[in-house]
Amino acid sequence: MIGIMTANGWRITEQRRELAEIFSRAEGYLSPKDVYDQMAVAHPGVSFDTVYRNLRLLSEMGALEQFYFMDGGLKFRASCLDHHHHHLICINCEKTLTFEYCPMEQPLDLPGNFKIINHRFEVFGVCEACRKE
Amino acid sequence: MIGIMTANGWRITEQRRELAEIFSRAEGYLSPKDVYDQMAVAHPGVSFDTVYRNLRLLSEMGALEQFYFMDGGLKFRASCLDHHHHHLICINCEKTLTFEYCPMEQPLDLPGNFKIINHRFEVFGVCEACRKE
DNA sequence: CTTCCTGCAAATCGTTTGCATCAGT
DNA sequence: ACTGATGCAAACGATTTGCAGGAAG
Repeated sequence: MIGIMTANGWRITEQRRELAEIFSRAEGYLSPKDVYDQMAVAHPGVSFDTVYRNLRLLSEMGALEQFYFMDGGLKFRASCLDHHHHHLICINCEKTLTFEYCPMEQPLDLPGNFKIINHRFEVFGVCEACRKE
Repeated sequence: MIGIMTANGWRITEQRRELAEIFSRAEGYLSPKDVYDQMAVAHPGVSFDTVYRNLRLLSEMGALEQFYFMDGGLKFRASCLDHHHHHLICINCEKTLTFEYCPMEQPLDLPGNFKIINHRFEVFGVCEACRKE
């Protein structure tokens, strides 16, 4: 992630280094507030807008993936850049696992003569740890 | 949709009747503002909160499906209650078509011992009409 | 006639912006 | 030193809430 930042000519500030740390440590999705709270531990005095700004920049750059949770709003996760995959997401703790199967591998018979650009496929469930509670 | 409302013991007000009209007429997703604007035509004097309130209630009741567009925010659409299906969505005009193929029909080999609850699968593209522009 | 629904206004939440200061190169 | 990044405060848009009056049953 630091690599992506320098490659795009950004300065590596304390806060950005910390951001990268946080996302490499995270197992699942983080809300802006989660990120802010974690930032504040090692780096008290950060401001919300710095968090937001960098989340947005990193998303535009492709270093972060966004996902909107119906309850909880927009959250972020370090994106895996090296291969296409989909996610299995725990609806309780939001931990995510990747899997390789993609429904678009086979040609689908879709209606209406669209030019296909993109697709999303996510599976939601409760992970083993959360099932025990 | 009116049926769902009465079945849940809600009163059928002018505004709610109009809401049902709007969604049965719509081909794609509508933002709260879209709904408000269309309401205001036949029914000037509606307030935003009435729109929001009823959108939320109808969503909780399952009469509306929500979808968060990365640009444009949360939008709504009458949900098709009689069978499971997925959507093909035009990223330009947001017109949506349904299709019957579901990747979960076959058992998938997913990691991590999750209890599967739910899934989403959407295909995005540009519809024939929008391609011509 | 009672209860629920509406419309208004104000509150709240998440996010963005303008600007002076500070830090990275 | 120069330029871009930060922190602060204030602005902003979208959504929610409290409350009095009005309409549906």
